[in-house]
Amino acid sequence: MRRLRANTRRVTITDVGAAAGVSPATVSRVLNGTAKVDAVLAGRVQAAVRTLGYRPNAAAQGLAKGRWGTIGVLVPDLANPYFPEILKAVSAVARANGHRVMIMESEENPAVEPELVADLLRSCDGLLLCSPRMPRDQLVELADRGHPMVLVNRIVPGLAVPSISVDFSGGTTLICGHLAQLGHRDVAYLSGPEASWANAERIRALEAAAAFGLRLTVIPCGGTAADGYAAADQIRRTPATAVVTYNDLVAQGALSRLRELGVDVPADLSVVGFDNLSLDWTGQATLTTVSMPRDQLGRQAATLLEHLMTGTPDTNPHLLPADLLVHQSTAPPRTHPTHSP
Amino acid sequence: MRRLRANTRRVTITDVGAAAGVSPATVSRVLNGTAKVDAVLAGRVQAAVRTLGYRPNAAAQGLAKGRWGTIGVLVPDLANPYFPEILKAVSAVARANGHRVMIMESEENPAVEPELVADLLRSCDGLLLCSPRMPRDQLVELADRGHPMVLVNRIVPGLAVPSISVDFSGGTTLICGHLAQLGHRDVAYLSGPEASWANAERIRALEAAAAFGLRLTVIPCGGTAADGYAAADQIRRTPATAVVTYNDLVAQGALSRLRELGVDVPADLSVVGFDNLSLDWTGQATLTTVSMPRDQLGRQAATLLEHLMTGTPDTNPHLLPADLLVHQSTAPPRTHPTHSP
DNA sequence: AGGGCCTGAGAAAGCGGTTTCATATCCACA
DNA sequence: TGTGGATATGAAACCGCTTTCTCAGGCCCT
Repeated sequence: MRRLRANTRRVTITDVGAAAGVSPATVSRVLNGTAKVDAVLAGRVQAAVRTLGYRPNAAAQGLAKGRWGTIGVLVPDLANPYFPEILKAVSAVARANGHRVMIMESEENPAVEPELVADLLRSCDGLLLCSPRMPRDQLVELADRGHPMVLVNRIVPGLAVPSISVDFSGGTTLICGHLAQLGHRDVAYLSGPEASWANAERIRALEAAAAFGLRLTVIPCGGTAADGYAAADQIRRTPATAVVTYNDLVAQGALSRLRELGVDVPADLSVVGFDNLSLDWTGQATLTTVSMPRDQLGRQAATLLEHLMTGTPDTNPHLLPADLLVHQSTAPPRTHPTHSP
Repeated sequence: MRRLRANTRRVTITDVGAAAGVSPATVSRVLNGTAKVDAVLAGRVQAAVRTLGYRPNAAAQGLAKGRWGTIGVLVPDLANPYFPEILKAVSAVARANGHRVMIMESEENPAVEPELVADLLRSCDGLLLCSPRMPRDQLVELADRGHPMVLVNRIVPGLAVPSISVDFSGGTTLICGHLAQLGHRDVAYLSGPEASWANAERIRALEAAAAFGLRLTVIPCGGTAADGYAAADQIRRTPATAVVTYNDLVAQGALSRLRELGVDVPADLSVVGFDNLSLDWTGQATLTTVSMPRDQLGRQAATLLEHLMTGTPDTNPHLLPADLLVHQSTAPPRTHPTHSP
């Protein structure tokens, strides 16, 4: 069985210089292309780098340059399938720009966000705040510190910070139109995390749908399948013939419970999800939901940040479109709403 | 509209020292608790830190201490729902130990892994290699460099590197037992990524199931739903009455295609997934699959790494159990296998 | 009361890079 | 042929923090 080699001292730029017969300064110049270096010397340096397997120490580099080569990403919940696609896109863009990415999650606890952000800032050049839950004031204060940051899925009016989001309100309005057209008049909404801007946007649009003749009941719920399962009982205590959920997770949880309760979806009750989390790809009994280009969201967000860090800020709020996917979980209400079969 | 404040110089430890009327050394001692400091001075330091909003520069700290306070995680594919749960657990453990976490993905390309690892090592104290695809030799070479690293979902015999994995082989054997008991004799396997150790383990167990009287056909496929969709057509060209898939994603993709082909699952064909990715929580038409405690996997992996970094290596390979979840996608084969209804 | 010891705080030397600054070299031109 | 200027390279300062080293002061003991 192989033994781990005892920690041999790391190869430093001085070692490379010595091996190539040049000063460390020259090695640095060759590696960074910051100044013209004699081709012969450069060749020797390259060779030395290769044979020694030299890799610049990121900390030393960061300290000297005043840049870390790292961007930080804050998300509320890594387990929420909404984020991985975004992270993937961000990661790709960052790498293409020579940046590493550091990720932290707040576990849906708005109170820890400032601490996490502060911690990220200790080692990142720029921040991507995904669906930040912290109050507006804290966000403003943060932005005032002058660190490059981009807001994802949160628009703060009057804040000159690059922002990009999905048009949640528009997507919700599509849902309302769909339900109204089917003949629904009373809808319930299983509300997401309290501090979620996306949730607020959905509620705003749902309330505005009074214009379509939709009466709304908001049921506090949460963002997970467990939350949906727990909150489902309350739906039947409302006059709702359709229920809109914060996201597909909640919808799936609610559906589980509704089945247990013997509720026929969509005959007895229409259920609408959000986010198109593709929890079911079998194509049958699929949830009517709202989809959005999450990879684009991630890609554009990261690009905004990269631009910001190189001094080309773009503080126009970007809004990505949301599409309604009508599937099998929505149908017209029973003519005389009967809540039990 | 608020203006971003121009980059004010960062607060350094010297500023804090000046404000508190002590030397930077003392500030450092107070903050790190490395030596006893007069209570009065310590109080002044704490106060100065608070009023100035001082945060130590991670790069400088890393350089001075020779540690970065960061662990790196390499995954093949961030979009695969298998990993977020692991990342979540890892992230929690790391944070509890005062570490940040840096994540990179290889996009299922084994060739870029060494480069990514090298890049991670420039700024991480330890590495968590999740399902690394690189060849054994490269892994050995890497381990020989002596950097703290833990292997997740890959066991390399004879390599003294802490490893933790799911008992894929055992899980697969459970599947085989289940299928054999149902009366199946011919099974097809939609094979995962070429370089995947987990895939190799599954195949190993499937082949060993000849002992149960199972005849195997391996169909090259991949790890995504799209791969499953594309490969599904080939299933019918085999005598298989049951198909085992690399994971639930592949299974879902295959199911989609099978439905299009008019194949009745499970009456015409049994389908088994893997990983319990919970793609469908509605409880109906659910996939028979194999589940494993992914949060534990992540937690234990991170713990192994933390131990390793503090000098308590544990190189016994850890194997987490896999459970068979029998749902609705498996059934006895038709007595006279008829592939069309 | 004086000397050795212990203790706590400051000065200074790194950590490993980058970048400024100074200098030696070389070329061009008068 | 001598001098001015451009240029490639090395020396050294610096980034911000930790840690060793040094030393001043206080204590105990004889």
